[in-house]
Amino acid sequence: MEGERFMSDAIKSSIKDSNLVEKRRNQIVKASIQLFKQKGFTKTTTREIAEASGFSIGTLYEYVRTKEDVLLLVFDTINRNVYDRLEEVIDIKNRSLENLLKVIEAYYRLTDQLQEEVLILYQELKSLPQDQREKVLQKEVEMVDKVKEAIIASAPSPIDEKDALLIANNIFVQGHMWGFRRWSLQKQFTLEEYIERQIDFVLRILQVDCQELNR
Amino acid sequence: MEGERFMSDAIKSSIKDSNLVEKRRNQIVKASIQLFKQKGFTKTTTREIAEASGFSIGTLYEYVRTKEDVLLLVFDTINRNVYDRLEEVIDIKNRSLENLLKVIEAYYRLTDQLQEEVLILYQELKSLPQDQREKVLQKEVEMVDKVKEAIIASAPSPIDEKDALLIANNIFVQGHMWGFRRWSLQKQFTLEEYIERQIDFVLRILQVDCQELNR
Amino acid sequence: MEGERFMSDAIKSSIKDSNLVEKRRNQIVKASIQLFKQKGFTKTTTREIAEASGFSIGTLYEYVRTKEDVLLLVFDTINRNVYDRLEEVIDIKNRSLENLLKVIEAYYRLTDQLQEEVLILYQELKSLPQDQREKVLQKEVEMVDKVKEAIIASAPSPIDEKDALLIANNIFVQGHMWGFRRWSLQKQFTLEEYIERQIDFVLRILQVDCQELNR
Amino acid sequence: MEGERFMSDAIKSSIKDSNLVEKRRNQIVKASIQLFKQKGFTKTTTREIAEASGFSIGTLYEYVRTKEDVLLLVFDTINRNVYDRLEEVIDIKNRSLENLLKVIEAYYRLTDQLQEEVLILYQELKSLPQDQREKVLQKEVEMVDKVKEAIIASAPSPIDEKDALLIANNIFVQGHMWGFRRWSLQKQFTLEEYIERQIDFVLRILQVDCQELNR
DNA sequence: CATGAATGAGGGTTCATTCAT
DNA sequence: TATGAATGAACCCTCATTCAT
Repeated sequence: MEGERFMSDAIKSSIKDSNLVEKRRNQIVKASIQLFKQKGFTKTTTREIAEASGFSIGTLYEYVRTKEDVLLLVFDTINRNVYDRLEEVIDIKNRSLENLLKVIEAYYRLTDQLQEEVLILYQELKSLPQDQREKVLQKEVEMVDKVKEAIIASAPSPIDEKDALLIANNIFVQGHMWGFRRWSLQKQFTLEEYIERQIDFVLRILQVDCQELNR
Repeated sequence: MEGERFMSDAIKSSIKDSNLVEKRRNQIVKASIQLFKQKGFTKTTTREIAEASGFSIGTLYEYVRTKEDVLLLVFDTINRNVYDRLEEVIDIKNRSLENLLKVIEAYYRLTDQLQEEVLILYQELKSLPQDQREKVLQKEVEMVDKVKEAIIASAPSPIDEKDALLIANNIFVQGHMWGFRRWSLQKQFTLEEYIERQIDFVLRILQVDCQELNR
Repeated sequence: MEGERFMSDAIKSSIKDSNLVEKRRNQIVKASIQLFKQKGFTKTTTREIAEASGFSIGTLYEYVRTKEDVLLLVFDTINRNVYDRLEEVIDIKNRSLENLLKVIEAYYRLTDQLQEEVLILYQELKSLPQDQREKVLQKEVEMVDKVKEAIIASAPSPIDEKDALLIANNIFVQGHMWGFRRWSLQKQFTLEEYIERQIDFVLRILQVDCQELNR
Repeated sequence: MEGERFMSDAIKSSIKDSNLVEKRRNQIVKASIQLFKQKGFTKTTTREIAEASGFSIGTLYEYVRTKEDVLLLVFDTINRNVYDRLEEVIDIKNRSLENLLKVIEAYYRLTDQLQEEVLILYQELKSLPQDQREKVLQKEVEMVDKVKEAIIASAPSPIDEKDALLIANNIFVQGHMWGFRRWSLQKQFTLEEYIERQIDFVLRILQVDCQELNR
């Protein structure tokens, strides 16, 4: 009754075979992400979702109670992809500077892979009901906070906490930016370049380069 | 038929009196921005727009042909507010470092004032038809480019062009971030603080602070 | 905000001209009663209602918010027809036996005119939301009670109150019966006959005929 | 193909074992009556029927071809309960007045037991196809007719045939009334009282009490 | 110019029924 | 025999748009 791990655990299905539920819901999410990318949530039809998922409208509603459930499912998946995978990467004990850089790099690579998902996150978040929206945002805050801590822990010289927080925030939106400004950025930078330069900026802010530029 | 200065010039109205057209369209835009902020473009009805504008649905359609026209009108206004005002601020001949910092500061203050508009820009851009969308994006690219040039021109030590471009981009999205992460950032930073720290980071990236911290 | 006289006063319409609202709602009610008679509320389509009312589905929903509102409108009309007209007939000061008989006769004539409406009342009452249902039933109870009082007041010899109540109830359902058993009763009785015999039974129950059969 | 004794004999099942068919259909009817009482036929789904019957939707359709078949099955059962049991009680040779009263009493007790079923009969009859509906109604007419004959046969003084017919009809609907006006009547009368008074009325109509009140 | 009643295509959702296992 | 996933016609309702006044 309480403590569901995922948003989607709260979405009831009339189908009993839970493997099938998972399989079909994966189809739904995959199809929906494609469609939401193109037209956004509101302009996408449930019929389109069903068709793109490979089954009929009736079947869609066996796995989902409302159209909003589909959005929830999508957000749940994105959350797991973005944040859970991010967690894997961030949640480390090794608090050396090198490790911090690795985390940042891993994060940028992740956002590169999940560009579409991040876009949807930005554009459809307001279509979620208030409480679900807050859950998603809360996750973000937690992640940012972890990066902030990592920055503090691994900064070569003592760093102001607020500065660390701001750097963490900057890193996050710069990751997102790679995705939703791709039409401009990705014409001018390769991912490698982008990562390298952004990391370099972080190092300069942390004033690492003044002391040891031999990186 | 071509060469209009503004998107809205292409929107036909059946009313002859062009002063009235402008007046009414201002009402429409003002009302729409309020509504779009709350519920987004798709979930806002034309009836709501008409009512919030202070006239009937019939009258609305005297000044606009379709609902999409309203969005165009809104984007046009936002564009003028954001980019044209930005242009005023950026478009300067004085290419000293100090002036660059003033530009950045002015930009952050501007995005603070226009938070809602920026949000709409992010969230409803995909509701625009392809060609209109590109016009908006093109404007952005131009602005970023100007900032890039300013950075190059005023950097104390020679700077790589791509680095400058990236810094410019970072500044832009960090401005946006102040708006759409306000629920988190504005709890922890005042606008003054935010600006000061972000500018400080830019300085560090430009390696100004290593030499002269007496700012 | 409180104290509406009729159920329908609580049904909101988006049309401003209240004369038009009344006119259109009359069309809706008239059409709906025809349809509900044939197929019942649940099997009648809103499109059918609109069409039978003489306008489009969109127009229907300008005068009504939900399908259930249509049912409410119908019940409201039936209530006014059955109970309010009944009230006119019953609510009298003259408490002679002759007057009682007139009331009964008037009631039977009324149910004859409103056969279809009474049928709908019986068959669709359970489609109403609980609270509305109770309002309708309450009206009935009041009416029955008035007839009971009239019986007590005009009975030639003292009559047990419960007997009076039961007689009143019997009269009511016998009125209804004339409508929903018409396929059988109306083949074998004219309305005049039916009324005369039923009244005669009442007289016998009141034991009037033992004393003076010269009616 | 013709001459079935019961409506349900015309309902085909794909199951061969006729004992099983009967058992399952009993489950279906029992479950359906409960559901129809609460929500009526149209608002009850086949899934609900299957579940309440204790098996799957697939199984339901092994014993029934359509949802309407379920209604037929229910009516068939109600018919057997109401009319067949009524027949037992009515179909007697002893044509004394006392026996008539016993019949009436037995009938009222029966309708008390079968309140819900009678309600369904009233409310869902129009959901039946025309021909089936007539069968049910025909049964009623027969029953009423039998009571009419009994009245004629046992009336102490000669009675007009139409009067007898009307009395019979009155008795029938007063039985039904006990069920569908229970929210009002059963608050004010016990079943015993109700029966006693109604029978007393019949006696008065038959003018028995004028001569011999020593009942 | 302004109004607002009328329109109907199209969206979300339900549910009786089928059929492969 | 029993199951339950799949189907899609059909339902209720919304809302952008038109046009007579």
